[in-house]
Amino acid sequence: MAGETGEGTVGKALAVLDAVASHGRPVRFGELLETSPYPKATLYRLVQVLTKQSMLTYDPDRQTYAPGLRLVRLAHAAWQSASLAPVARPYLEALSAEVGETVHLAQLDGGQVLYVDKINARNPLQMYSQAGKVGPAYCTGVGKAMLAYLPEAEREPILRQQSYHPFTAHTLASPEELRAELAAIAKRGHAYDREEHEPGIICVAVPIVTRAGRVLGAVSVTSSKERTSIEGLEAHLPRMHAAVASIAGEAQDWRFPDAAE
Amino acid sequence: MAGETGEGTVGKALAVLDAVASHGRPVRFGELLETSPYPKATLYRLVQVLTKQSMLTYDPDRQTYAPGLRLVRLAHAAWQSASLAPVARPYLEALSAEVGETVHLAQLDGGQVLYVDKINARNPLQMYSQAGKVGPAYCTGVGKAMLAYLPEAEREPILRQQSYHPFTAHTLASPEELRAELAAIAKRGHAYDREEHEPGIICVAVPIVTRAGRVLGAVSVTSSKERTSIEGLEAHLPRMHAAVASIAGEAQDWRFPDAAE
DNA sequence: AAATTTAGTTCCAATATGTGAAACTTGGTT
DNA sequence: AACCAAGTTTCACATATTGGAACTAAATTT
Repeated sequence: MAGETGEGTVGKALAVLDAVASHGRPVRFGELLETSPYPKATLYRLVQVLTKQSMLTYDPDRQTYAPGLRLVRLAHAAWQSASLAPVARPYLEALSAEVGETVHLAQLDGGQVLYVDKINARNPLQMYSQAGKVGPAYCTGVGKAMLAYLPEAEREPILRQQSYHPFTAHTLASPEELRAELAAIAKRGHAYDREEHEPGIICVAVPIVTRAGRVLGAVSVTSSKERTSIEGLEAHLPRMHAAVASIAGEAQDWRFPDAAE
Repeated sequence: MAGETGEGTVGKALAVLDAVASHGRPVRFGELLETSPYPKATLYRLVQVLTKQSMLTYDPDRQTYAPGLRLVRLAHAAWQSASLAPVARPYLEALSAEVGETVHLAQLDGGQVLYVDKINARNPLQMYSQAGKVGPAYCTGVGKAMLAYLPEAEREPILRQQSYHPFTAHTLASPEELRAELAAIAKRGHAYDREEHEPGIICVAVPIVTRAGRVLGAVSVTSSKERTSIEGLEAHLPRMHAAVASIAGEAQDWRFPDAAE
């Protein structure tokens, strides 16, 4: 009694959904049970409900569960009305066409970078990012660009929750290093990714900030060491700033949900 | 007792989520309330919970709710593991490059067509479809292609639940007309859309069917009346059949969740 | 082929959770 | 200052959710 109430049935159901999604492949009931804090019968019913709601699909042959197509439908709506993507698309397409490189649009979501759109270069490179995918904030161009412009009260908790996993030899390894870098970015107006997340992949990123100073997201132009250099990418900065200004301007009207948290 | 139990709390919460999503723009609490079958207090709490779970985001200035970014994250997982898209991508990209037109990949979801992927033609037309978007089954090429190959027991209920809204002068207007058309499609092996959904937009579609005869989805090549004709699109059929065969073959291994229902 | 283990499903009493009419609070209007 | 509408909280009541344990089906061993 002393304790808090739980997270409610809905919370539990969503936690299960996350668990299924996080496996990234069809999972068996037993596998879920191992990780789950809920007893067998409870988990079982939650999975049943989600399946009946087609938030999960069940493969009777393999006896496995996977995220359901209803999510794809819902996400389309989310993407349309909660992400910058629909507003930003035309500007990003123009940008990508002009500079001939891959362009990313990202937003912060729970301390991580969520890629909400991606326009491929004419001849695309193989890389990690994909629309809908999440990535680390501390070692990507878009992530650092957003963090640099966040008010301290929001930034600090995020800095602390980063993993600082050293993906490459160039990855920043601590909050201290990152803080220094962010200060430089804030002064400069743009962030670099010098192979900090993926070997060979470099980018320049600028944040999307409203007139009132709120960070909505970030845009990056990404390429490879082979194809160009940081200096080469810097040449695109004027175009990027123009695109970002247009996006911020338009988003201002459409108005924008608080990043909540 | 005779009656069923309700749909459970989770079901209600998801219904609310759908309601928000279906508006396609940020909505106020009051707007939701008008459509909602639930009393004010109940709806209020459901919305609260969903917001706390970041399935919805709340804009305190405007006092509006919109689908949250958590959905985008979840949907990515769904798209990856429950849709044909990841398997089909390379084949569809090749197909689109070869024929120089826009290619769609769709699956059936609750009697509707769900577009799970789209590869744009070299010079993209603007039109009414995008990954995650749903469309009617009775008047799209992909929809009819899938329906034609569905076992009767699954097909009939779907035929009955279609709206038969006459989008254009060419739209089929009744289950009877549609049944006749489906029979022709099944004989022929492919479906047409002769401006049945959008004026000026035409396509040819073929279903993706496993060796065991299960319908997994459909692929279409879409263009406009201006640019080509149905006859022009038919020239692409051999390539489409090849692509579809490859996709079905690969999906067979990856194994595939039952379309559920 | 029978016995044993493991994985998945159902039951049911106890109770935590969710319900909704009505009262209240807030902010904007006449 | 009084009013109105939109949003929020309360509280007695109902019900959906819980989870231990019993059950069944399928895979594995003897």
